[in-house]
Amino acid sequence: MVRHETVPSLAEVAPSLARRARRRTETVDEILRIAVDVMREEGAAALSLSEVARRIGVRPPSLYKYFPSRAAVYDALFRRGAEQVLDRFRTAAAAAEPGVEALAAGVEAFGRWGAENGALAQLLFWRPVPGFVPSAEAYGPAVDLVSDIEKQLASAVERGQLRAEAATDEGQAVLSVLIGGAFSQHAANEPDVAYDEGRFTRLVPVLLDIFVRTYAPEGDRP
Amino acid sequence: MVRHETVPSLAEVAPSLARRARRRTETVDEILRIAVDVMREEGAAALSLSEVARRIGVRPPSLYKYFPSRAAVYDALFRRGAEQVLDRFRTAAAAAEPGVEALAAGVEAFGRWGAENGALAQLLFWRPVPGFVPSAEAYGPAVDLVSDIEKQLASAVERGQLRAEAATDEGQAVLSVLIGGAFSQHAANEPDVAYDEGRFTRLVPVLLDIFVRTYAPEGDRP
DNA sequence: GTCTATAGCCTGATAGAC
DNA sequence: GTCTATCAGGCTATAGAC
Repeated sequence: MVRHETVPSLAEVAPSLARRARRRTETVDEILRIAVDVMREEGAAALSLSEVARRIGVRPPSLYKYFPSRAAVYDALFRRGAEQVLDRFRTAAAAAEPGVEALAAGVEAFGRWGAENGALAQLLFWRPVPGFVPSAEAYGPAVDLVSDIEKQLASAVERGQLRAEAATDEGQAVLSVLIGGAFSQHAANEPDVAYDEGRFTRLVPVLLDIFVRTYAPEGDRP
Repeated sequence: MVRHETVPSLAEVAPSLARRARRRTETVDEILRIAVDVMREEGAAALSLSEVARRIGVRPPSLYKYFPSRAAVYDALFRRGAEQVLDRFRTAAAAAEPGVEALAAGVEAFGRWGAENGALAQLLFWRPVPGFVPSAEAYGPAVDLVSDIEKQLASAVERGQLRAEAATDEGQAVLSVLIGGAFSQHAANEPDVAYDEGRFTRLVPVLLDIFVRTYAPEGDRP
């Protein structure tokens, strides 16, 4: 005998599941948002789940329904940061003329995100948290970003805007030193200064110009 | 009445004081040496005085006879690191032809020290320890280093090897981005790779070359 | 999914005997 | 200058009631 009157219909259960899933996502979002606040105020390595719980207004054990460990929170933060910067890079690059202009626009957006999200950026560019190593899954968007930059470099070479050398491992490493260096100096020396006012962040266009001149095709130099 | 037979002579007391001072210095040195080991193994932010005491073979309270707090240990480490890198820079620069060659030699030594002393270098270049800000006194040698680099830049300009722009704030900032960027990428991505094998540290001569070309006097570019 | 309660760790730092 | 003893607090994580 089927007790169909006690079994909720799909129409009844589906919205409830969706609501629950949405509510859960919102809570996860809130945890991560507060975690970023704590990291910014106390330092990336000083993230404490108890402090996050305190600010949200729940007890620490409740957070374990959403994340199995403190490392899992760091992992989600890493992934989220990498997704954000990838998104910014792609949006900016897509809005510009393909080639060096797209590259410059993407790198500029990249640097701006880093300066404005120092706590998250430290997690991506430095290794400030003893014992934490991002999972391969969290690394995904970061890998995509590197691959996007490679593509933009290759595109600039194809268009004759840069020498072939720019798209080699050396060119990529030089570019990452320039971007990572500007961010690092900014984050270490003047973390609270706005991007447009920073002594180092303001150099990003200059550094890009240096990169482009260095790898300019023969005969193109002034 | 002077009880001179109970008062030790200067000849008796002075060597004892000297011995005591030397012994004290040795203990301080050992504490700092072990602290660097712990930082390298556990991360710069994970330095624990208990762990240092454990490795030395004493109880934690004993360390407080040498340092008033954990922050004081970090401060001494910062100062010591800055002194070391200043010394390396000066020695290398002094052994080379004044001007861009001395600059290149100094920067090379600088980068090599950073790669070989990652834990200490992180303390100098990043802000990995929540709540720790170096004292003005610990900053001293770091300020001297910046001033030395400025002098070398000015010297290269005087000799006509670089444009005047190289010795401005922009030139200094660009140079520090290049050095700091190479170190940061190395420390974050391949901290255990030797300087000469590192993907980023190996770029230091290339980056210096880029700097020199960028600020080469008019008409000197190829 | 929230809570209470708690285990089981760790830490920095101090007081005072020897 | 070393030790024992201890304070006072933090933390992550788990068990189990509701």
